[in-house]
Amino acid sequence: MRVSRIQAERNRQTVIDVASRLFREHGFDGIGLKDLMKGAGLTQGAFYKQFASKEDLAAQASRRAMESAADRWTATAANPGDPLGAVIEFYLSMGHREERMDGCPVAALGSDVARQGTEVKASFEVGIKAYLEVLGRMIARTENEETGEKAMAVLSTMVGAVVLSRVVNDPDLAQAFLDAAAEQVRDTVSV
Amino acid sequence: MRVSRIQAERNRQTVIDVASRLFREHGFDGIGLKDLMKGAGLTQGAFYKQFASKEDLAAQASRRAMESAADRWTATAANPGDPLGAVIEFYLSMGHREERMDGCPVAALGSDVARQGTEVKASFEVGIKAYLEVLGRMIARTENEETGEKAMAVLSTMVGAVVLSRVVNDPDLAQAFLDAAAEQVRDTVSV
DNA sequence: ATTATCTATAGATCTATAGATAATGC
DNA sequence: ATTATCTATAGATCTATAGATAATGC
Repeated sequence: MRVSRIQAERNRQTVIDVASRLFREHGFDGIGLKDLMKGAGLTQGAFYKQFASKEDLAAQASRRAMESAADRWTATAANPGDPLGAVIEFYLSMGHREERMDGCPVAALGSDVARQGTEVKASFEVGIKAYLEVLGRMIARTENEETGEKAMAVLSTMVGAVVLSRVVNDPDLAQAFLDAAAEQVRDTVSV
Repeated sequence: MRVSRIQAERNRQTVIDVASRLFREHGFDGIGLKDLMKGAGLTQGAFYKQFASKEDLAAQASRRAMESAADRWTATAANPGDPLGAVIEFYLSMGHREERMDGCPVAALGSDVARQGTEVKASFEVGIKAYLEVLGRMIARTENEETGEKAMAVLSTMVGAVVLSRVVNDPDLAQAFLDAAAEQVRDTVSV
């Protein structure tokens, strides 16, 4: 039953990857250790050799989720022609609205994170700062003053629009939130 | 043990009121029927004579929460001198960041609502439209074109800023999100 | 007679731990 | 000998239901 250290570490990474997706899909309270471990092909009993508690996994999965999301922002913003347009296209889209599991962790878990402990929040904080840097670089090209503030306003608009688009049933209203946010973001960055 | 119909209806309303606050504080999955009923001075056994299921209560509590939040927006926007300033002052404040239980249900539960059923979403949808009407009236005074889109962008910015302010540990960063959003909202409404 | 609420409980699930097992690593 | 994972289980909690109780409403 025992596996090699290398395999054990691989397993641990798989659990974190799986949790980073399943927490986004079901919320921190919406999925149990049994199903999280099952998603990694293991049983519940193996959990506590690798993590101190569910909260510990939540913090690590949050860090992993935000890293991968920030990487996606960086890669998308590397679009030579229109970095902002590329970010807007994937973030403020109906596709993103419908893909909670692989989408932005802030939009998928923001309200839940507010109720979590310091570790989980710290994981998100790091990722949010990475988002802000990507946005800051795009804004700095057009203007230099108040870049940080504009980046924060833009991020607020984008996160809020995706959350609102997911809260309402009406797909047209959801699309309207995303479109209105895109317009606002473009205005803010270009002015 | 039995109470009058009038008292039973009062009890039912109390349960909905209590749930509208406790769900905001702990999330839909973060509090059980026992504690919800206890908050209304009743025991768990009385629950199913008044509600079909926990989900049913979630939908009714969501409706109640959004009604009371929309009423607060309307009352605040009745400020004769500076309606927008008054709304910004209470919504984009550190006080609001710290009072999840009595604050905006969208900021407190937005990510959770995305995982709930149609009924809960419908409750939120009604309230969100009420928010948009209040914002629309304030925007319409200064400009007439694209009022609906601007209202949606403004609401996205405000919701996103409060969510982000709660996600991060650093109070200064939280404050910066709120301030940046306030600036952006003022710009959008006045331009 | 009806019924709102109570106590009690069923059956499922949750986090966390204990001890067995079997393969690794020395 | 150590240990990663397994099965099994403790103890708590969850939603929902059943039956008892006592007050209402006819």
